[in-house]
Amino acid sequence: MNDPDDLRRQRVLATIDAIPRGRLATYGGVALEAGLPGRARYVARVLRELPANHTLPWHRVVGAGGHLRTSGPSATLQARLLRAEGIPVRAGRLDLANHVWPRAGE
DNA sequence: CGTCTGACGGTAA
DNA sequence: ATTACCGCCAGAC
Repeated sequence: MNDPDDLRRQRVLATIDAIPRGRLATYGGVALEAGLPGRARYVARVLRELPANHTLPWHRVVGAGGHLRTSGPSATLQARLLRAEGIPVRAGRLDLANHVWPRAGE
């Protein structure tokens, strides 16, 4: 298990795992941090296929512009988890500008 | 190998 | 604000 695919995936997972509590990251941002510029969709795919027993802060990953891209029960859960971290959620929208990660200097 | 899909992102109307 | 479309690319078939 050391294919380029697995490594690429590991980097995405590691990046998401590094998102600080109370902060947000976009799919595209995670992809960029993982060294995969322009692969936002790949990040989404990785999250979608996570096993049920993962411990990653998946809820901190949102769409560009601060939109929740999840739907159904996941969206409800995500909103709840985010609010629990002090990030207000209104109508599936978030104040991305004030919580986005990473940012200059960090 | 050809097509379709999508937890994206951006632009146009 | 909402809808439609396009570019992108890894999987599923």
